[in-house]
Amino acid sequence: MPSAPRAPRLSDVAQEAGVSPSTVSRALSGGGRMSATTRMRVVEAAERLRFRPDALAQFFATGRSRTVGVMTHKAHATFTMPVLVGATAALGAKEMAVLLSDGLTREDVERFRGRRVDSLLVIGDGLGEHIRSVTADFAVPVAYAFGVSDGPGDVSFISDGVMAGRLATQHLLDIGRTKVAHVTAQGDRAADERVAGLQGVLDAAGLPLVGGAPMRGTWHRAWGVEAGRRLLADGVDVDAVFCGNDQIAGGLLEVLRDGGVRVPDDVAVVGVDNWPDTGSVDGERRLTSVDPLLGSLGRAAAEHLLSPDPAGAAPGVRSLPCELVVGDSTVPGPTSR
Amino acid sequence: MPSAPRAPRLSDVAQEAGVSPSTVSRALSGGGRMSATTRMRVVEAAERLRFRPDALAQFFATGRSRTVGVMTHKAHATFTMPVLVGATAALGAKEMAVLLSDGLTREDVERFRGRRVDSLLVIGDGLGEHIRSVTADFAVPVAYAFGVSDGPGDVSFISDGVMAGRLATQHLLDIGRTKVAHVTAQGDRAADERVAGLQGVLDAAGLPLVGGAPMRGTWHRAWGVEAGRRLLADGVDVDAVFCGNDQIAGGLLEVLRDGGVRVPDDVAVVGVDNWPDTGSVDGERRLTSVDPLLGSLGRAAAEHLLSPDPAGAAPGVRSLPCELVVGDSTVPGPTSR
DNA sequence: CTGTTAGCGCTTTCAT
DNA sequence: ATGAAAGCGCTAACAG
Repeated sequence: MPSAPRAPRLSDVAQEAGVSPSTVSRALSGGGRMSATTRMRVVEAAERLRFRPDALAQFFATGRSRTVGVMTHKAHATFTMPVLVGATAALGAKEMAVLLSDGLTREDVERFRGRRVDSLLVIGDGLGEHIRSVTADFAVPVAYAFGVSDGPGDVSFISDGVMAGRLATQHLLDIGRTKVAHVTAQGDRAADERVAGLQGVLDAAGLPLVGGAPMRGTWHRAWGVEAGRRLLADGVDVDAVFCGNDQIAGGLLEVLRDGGVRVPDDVAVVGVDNWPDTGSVDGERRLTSVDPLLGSLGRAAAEHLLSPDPAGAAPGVRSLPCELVVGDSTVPGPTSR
Repeated sequence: MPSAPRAPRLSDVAQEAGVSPSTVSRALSGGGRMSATTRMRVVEAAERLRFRPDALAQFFATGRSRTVGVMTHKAHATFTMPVLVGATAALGAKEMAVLLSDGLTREDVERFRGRRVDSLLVIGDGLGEHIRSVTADFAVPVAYAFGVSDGPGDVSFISDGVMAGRLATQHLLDIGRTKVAHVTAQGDRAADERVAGLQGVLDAAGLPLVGGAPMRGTWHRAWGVEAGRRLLADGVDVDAVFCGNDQIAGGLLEVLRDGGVRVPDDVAVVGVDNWPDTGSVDGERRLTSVDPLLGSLGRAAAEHLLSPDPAGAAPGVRSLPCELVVGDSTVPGPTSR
């Protein structure tokens, strides 16, 4: 029977190439200066032997684990998943593993430490609350995503809410609307940012916001319903409503439609979130919505952590771009596919 | 200034406890037989020093990486995410890291090998196609989730489609419906399973399926629309429709409603997927739907891989339970919250 | 520019 | 039941 085909080691390559192990290490690590011919000889020998360095030995020798600890507030939450998956995918592409902890007790911290994670990514819940900074608990770089850390020196990645407001509003103006109302939540950072974006565009266009101020309520569908009723009851003259999120938009649309308002002919509606609406019970076609590109938050945070000097980067909040997805609630389209 | 507080090592604990390093190793690994007093002395010394073994050294010494390679077909796909997150969370809870690869080229295989992953989890796309078995490419245990491997010796975890059909149908009968139609896709394993569950329940109740057979089309909303139109046009006498998924249900509901049919009073509708319907444009309340509990697939597969002898487990398909979530499309509820 | 020499911290035979 | 000692495979001073 054939002898056990032991995986080739560095020393095997060294022998094959007729050099010392350390030379092989250098040659393959791309590191220190060395003669091109030697390097080539080593590389060829390595390929001939199909050599793959033992990552475990490498980690041990260098003290780096190529693993990042990821801490979520609620990993299974609908909006958290894209962020987590985005980060995991970006890290995986760079041969970085993810160690997930849902919550961050002292024990979790110890686990991360024990595994010698190279860095830590904290994923918030996307709500208005600040994320409690845990940077001080770790010796490794920490990044925050889908929420803003309350630590002044931290770097956080969130979706650009002002841009969301701008995109939505500009789209409404682009399709010729001039009487825009805004229905959103109150006391929420995300809501306020969207309002700011909205105002900026309206101001630049010299247009007033219908009602003079946003209609503030909650993030729930029920508020959209309520707001819609008020709009109808008061006979408010609008040709477009920008809703703070898709749920509000959904409730509003239901009421408008039941009230005989044609969408988008009479009133155009745009939301924020662009969540796949497969669960829609009685859908129109598709809602026009601003996609916060949640996956990109995880990806960007991961890439930040992988950058040469994450800890040295300028602290602060990084607002990442979002994207308008046009649907039938603003532009009459072909029958839904 | 205080001397660098080097992390305590095994040898430090040994010294503190007055024993040899190997004794400490045994004591903490729970392994071989040894005097209870010695073990206790070691454990106490370890706690006193707040000793955490260096995972990297452990991995190196044992050759196990406590990392599982996860391969997805399309990680960012809506339905894949819950599976991936479920697996990642379950693994993280057991201090197992995840190395994600979206796709599985030869290079990816090499990467997994290089990192000495302890096992591999392949996540399908939930569609009918079999997953190509890669078990033979690895020396480590492999599990499949959200799809069925085409390798006869493999173990795959999927959501129980027959149960989905049973739950949905039984619920319809439970609320007093007797004239049930079924609108679903064709040429699809998942669809066929749901049909089987449906038939079982109807047969047991001595009830016929309206139309004699399921109405087969695609998984898309448009098919739900089309099927609804046919139902109305033909004046089919039904008081309940079980739809193969929520998209079909959504399209069907739209048509029924526009056609003056009251839901659920005249016709009750149930779907499958239970995807959060935040994006719903003109929602009723909430669709009654069978939740396939996708997260549990990832979790179960992960736990399988962590079990003592995954490779020794009986091969085959593990159908995991799903869950009925009652909404307003079958049971009139309070106004949507 | 390349080779020699120590480790990295834990596990694990093998003696005692 | 415990200790001594030999690695695990790679990296990184340090010499030459």
